[in-house]
Amino acid sequence: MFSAMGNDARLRIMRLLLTAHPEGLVVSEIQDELEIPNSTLSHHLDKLRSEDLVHVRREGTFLRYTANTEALQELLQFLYAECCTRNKAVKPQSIVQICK
Amino acid sequence: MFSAMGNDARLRIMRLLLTAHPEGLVVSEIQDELEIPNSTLSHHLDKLRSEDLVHVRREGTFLRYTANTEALQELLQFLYAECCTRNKAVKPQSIVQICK
DNA sequence: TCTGTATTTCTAGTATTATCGAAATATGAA
DNA sequence: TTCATATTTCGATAATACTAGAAATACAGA
Repeated sequence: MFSAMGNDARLRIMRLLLTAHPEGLVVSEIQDELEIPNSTLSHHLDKLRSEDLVHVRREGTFLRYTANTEALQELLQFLYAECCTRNKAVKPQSIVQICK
Repeated sequence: MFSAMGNDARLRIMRLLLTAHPEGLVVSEIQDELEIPNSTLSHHLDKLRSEDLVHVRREGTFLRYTANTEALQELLQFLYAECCTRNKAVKPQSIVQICK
């Protein structure tokens, strides 16, 4: 997942999908917003899907992509556990207070 | 940073350094633990350093690497903000309760 | 200075990833 | 069925990244 998020185009896609959450966006909307050629975009979406970071469903001619929040939660939990719980390298407050 | 953490060898290095935090480890200790050839390891450490995910300091013949917790905190905050604060896609509790 | 150990740099081969135009496929509507 | 639109697949190229042996460099101690 880190690897999938580590590409600029894909990170932009994820952020865009989060902004549009929970409705998500269809491919052409993503394309208009990010100005990525369709074949390139399709490739990136495929990668995000194979890493389970997004969900897809068909709506007639369109394909609607949404962020998979469970996967993101997992990623966040992993990082949190590594840094805060398991190793106490980062203070939980520094993250938590942002949520208030 | 996601890209740097997205490589298996480098993620293992980061986890190891977090376990050894705040003392960190010298290169040969990392090498013994993870069994990565020295030149390959050096390359990965260089990448982690260029992404500011680790700190290095010389101790005589040895180089001691430590996890840069500020960078990790930044990464965590970014992800938290994207998922929980800015877009409310993930419930803060699902992360926070792990820290209790 | 010489020696041994730690680590990096050099070099190069291989593999993976990114990019995107063009063609193909999928769907719905007329 | 034909058309128009949405999206993917194909195919090819370029760019990056991974890996690691061998040589070079850095340092400390004798």
